[in-house]
Amino acid sequence: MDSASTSEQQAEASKSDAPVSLKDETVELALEVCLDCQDFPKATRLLSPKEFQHVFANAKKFANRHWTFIVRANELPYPRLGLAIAKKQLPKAVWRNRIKRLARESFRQHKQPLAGYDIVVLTRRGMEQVDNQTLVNSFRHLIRKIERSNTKEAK
RNA sequence: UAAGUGGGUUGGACAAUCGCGUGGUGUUUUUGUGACAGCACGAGGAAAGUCCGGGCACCACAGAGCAAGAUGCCAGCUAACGGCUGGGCGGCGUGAGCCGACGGAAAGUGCAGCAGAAAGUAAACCGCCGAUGGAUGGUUUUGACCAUCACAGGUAAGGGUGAAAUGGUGCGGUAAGAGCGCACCGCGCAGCGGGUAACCGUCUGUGGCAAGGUAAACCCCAUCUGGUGCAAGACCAAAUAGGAAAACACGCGCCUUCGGGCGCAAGGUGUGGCUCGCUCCUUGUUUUCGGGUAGGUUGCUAGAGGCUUGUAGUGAUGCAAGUCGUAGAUGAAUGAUUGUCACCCUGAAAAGGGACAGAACCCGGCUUAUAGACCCACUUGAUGA
RNA sequence: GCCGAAAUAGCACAACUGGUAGUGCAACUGAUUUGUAAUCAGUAGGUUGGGGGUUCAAGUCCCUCUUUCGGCA
Repeated sequence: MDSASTSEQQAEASKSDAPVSLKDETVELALEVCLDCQDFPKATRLLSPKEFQHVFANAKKFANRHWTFIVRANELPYPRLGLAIAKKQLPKAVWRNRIKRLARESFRQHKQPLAGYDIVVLTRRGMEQVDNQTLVNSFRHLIRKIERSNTKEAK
């Protein structure tokens, strides 16, 4: 119950902040994104090519043995996820679906540390041979990396 | 019981927590493509490859000709098919069964390396022969006979090479030979019988036997195919550029009741091979305000649907009745974690592992991938009664 | 999703109308040189992407699978 109330407070706070900080006219979506509630609404996704290009234009790269993240601060109180999974690297549709679902699941469970960032997830060749648990662990590892860099950027 | 053949079914179940998409319900909100609550539903037998066939949409409700392509024993099924079912023929297998682009070479053109005498219409060459004719010699009863030559000729048996060489075997026959004659086998044609037909025959007659291969070479014959594809198409509509629609007049000729009508010429547009045909249009004035990119909405899922029973049929399938039944995303949902149970595999145990694979307008097929599990029918062998 | 193109030696490419798979570079051996390069002479290297079919004979014709590349918003 406590967490819910705090989240509401945060949401209200973001509501008040949002119109000032927002410069993109495209982002007029709902701003009551609950960071603690582990849900995954449409507002937290990158949807249009414009948004993707915006991330790619001025981005920081965080790489791992399995994943590659492209990160950019989005001036929003919540994170947004974009998936760029190449057919060249994962030719089978089943493989691509599994990687996408894993990425969404991991993102959904760790939204709070990522708040204020747009993240585009890229893949590596040969990912289909790695099991789910190690992929999730390496995803978390990258999230911690981003958290540390977050403090640096704040300064 | 072992090996096998054909066909079919299935492609783990349940629960908890956290999530996602769509639909409709309620509450909230100025509105909503928002939020919240709870409900329902949410990948496959191949969803795959995109190899065929349709539906649907637009372009003439789809036209003509040429080109191009596809199919190809017969009959049926079907919306249609290159699919399926049944039958015929040929091949493989002891068998259950399996495989087959399986029309035409007597319309024409072309092709066949090397080897071989010769590779296509019938001959030449090497051979064989010396009956008949001829030359020479001998014998002679002066009728002729014998020998030699290989000149005219007669042959196509033999040439062992090739993937392929102009019916096969045997006997007769002959100078040597030859379907030259005969017997059997094979083949063609006609009749008869069976079959809807393809085709078949212990049938009858007839022909001495013609017509080599290749059409997944060109080609001929028969049948079929218009093009583009949901990124089709329809609607709303920021931006940007200036035009768009309607009415009237309008190039040349003819007619005219002076309103107009008909024909001709040139160019463009759409039908994505070409020609024709068809559609809309060409330049000026007036009036009206539309047109359309980004983006969005729609098309978007109930359909040649599944299952059961009955019935017609050998069968594919048809008909009738009953019953079941909401996937519709669009940077793209259908998931993650945990637990219990069941089956199988590895392992002494602990434990570990569980096939191929993900809808994108929708159907019917084909092809390809697939851990296993189960069911039915049949064949062959062994053993026992 | 839809539509198309290609695959030949280590690499880049040929091979006509089915009839012995070649060319250049690279590799190896020898000669030349004190030695190397260059040059000259020679050699080897191919399941023609896999499988099946037609044919006497398939890189070529037909079917199917695999891989790679491209176009359409």
